[in-house]
Amino acid sequence: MPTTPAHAKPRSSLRGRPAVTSHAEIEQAAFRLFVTKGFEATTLDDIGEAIGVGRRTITRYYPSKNDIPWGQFDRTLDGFREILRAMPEGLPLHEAVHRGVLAFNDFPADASPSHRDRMRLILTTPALQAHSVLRYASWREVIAEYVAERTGTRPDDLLPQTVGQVALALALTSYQAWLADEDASLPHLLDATMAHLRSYVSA
Amino acid sequence: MPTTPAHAKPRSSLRGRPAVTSHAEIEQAAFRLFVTKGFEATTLDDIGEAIGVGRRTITRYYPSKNDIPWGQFDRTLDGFREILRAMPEGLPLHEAVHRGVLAFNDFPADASPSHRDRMRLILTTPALQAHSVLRYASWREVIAEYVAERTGTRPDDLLPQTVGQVALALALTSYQAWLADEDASLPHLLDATMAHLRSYVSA
DNA sequence: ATCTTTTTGACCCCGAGTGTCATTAATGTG
DNA sequence: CACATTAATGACACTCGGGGTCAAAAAGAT
Repeated sequence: MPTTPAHAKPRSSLRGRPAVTSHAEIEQAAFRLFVTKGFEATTLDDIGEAIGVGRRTITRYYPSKNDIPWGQFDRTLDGFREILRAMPEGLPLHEAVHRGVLAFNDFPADASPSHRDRMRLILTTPALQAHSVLRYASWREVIAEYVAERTGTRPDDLLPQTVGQVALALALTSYQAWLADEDASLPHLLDATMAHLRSYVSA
Repeated sequence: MPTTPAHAKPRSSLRGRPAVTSHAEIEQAAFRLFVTKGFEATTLDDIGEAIGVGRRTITRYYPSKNDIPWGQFDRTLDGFREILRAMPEGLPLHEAVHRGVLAFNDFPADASPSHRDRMRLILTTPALQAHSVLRYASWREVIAEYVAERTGTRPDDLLPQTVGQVALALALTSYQAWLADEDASLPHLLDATMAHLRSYVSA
């Protein structure tokens, strides 16, 4: 998985003034400040000062302060789509989606802000909790499209939308528990919430 | 259900300068502007001007512009709690929760911004979609507490949290479909999403 | 050396949110 | 009635995020 964020255009030519910073540099400097000073207390000027760049430059790299912690998320959605497409046809739908979610959340352990730290920041900061809904929407859409394809419906029909929303619900619950328990395993928690759901609706 | 928002303190005495406006007046004036000019394009000054009041007064009545469309939502949570508490013990858990959600969403048809208009604004405006997660959290907590009580667990255990998240997922899916289809019935859609979920996980 | 391309930084303005404080408008008391 | 008390408002100032504009900077291309 490339570390280059989606915003980075392939740079049509090598002409022109070279970029003095990068998405990665901003993200890492920002992240350090977020965890030490707190997200709200960190201003864009702080981040700019930390890497010797103006505030206006930061806002050109990221559409908003809220988008910085998510980093290269958009990129990973293409991977998610492929994961789902590669699922065996014979698998029951809920099993396929569940395995897809598991695979999607199998992150490399060497990420620069660790996956856990990033998710902790996102899931415990109110402003980021709120903003993330907009990110989740495209994640849900990937699932809805897959379900629609497998069931011969349209992505905005009731079943695909329901499955997308529910899958997100389970993932969020699992992440929450994962952050609360220092030595919990995310895959295990994803299995557990799914198991709870199944027993819940069929009790 | 009283129309007085949660912010309104009972006014300890009748002394002092009388309030020149009210939460209700602000909400209705704001709502009219939101639907005509759009949420983003409506400034707090616009709202203040519409009811002859300063911008600072608006921000004292509502903690943020995003909170205005929700109106008296917090109040209704107490009602939700009672609805759930009144459910027959014998009912299967998922049935009890489902009926609770149905009852909670049985709104009087004469509300001032109609329930549908309010939900359309909230669910189609990105800033409000994002902000609303924070409201949903307390709604989910009501469900989690009920589930915890019935299953002898704690509200932050995995099952109650899962049920809370999933119930919200179903409700949001239903609302989305309700807004998309002019003559759809919300209760019917809530039933339908629940049915889809059941067949999905047990297929 | 000059032209072209691209990024940066320096301004600009706007709107939300928040703190402070004098002013206003009511009630209660002598 | 005059005066103290209480509570809400309005005016002002400030910070921060977001975004538009444009000249300057720094590279490659000719």
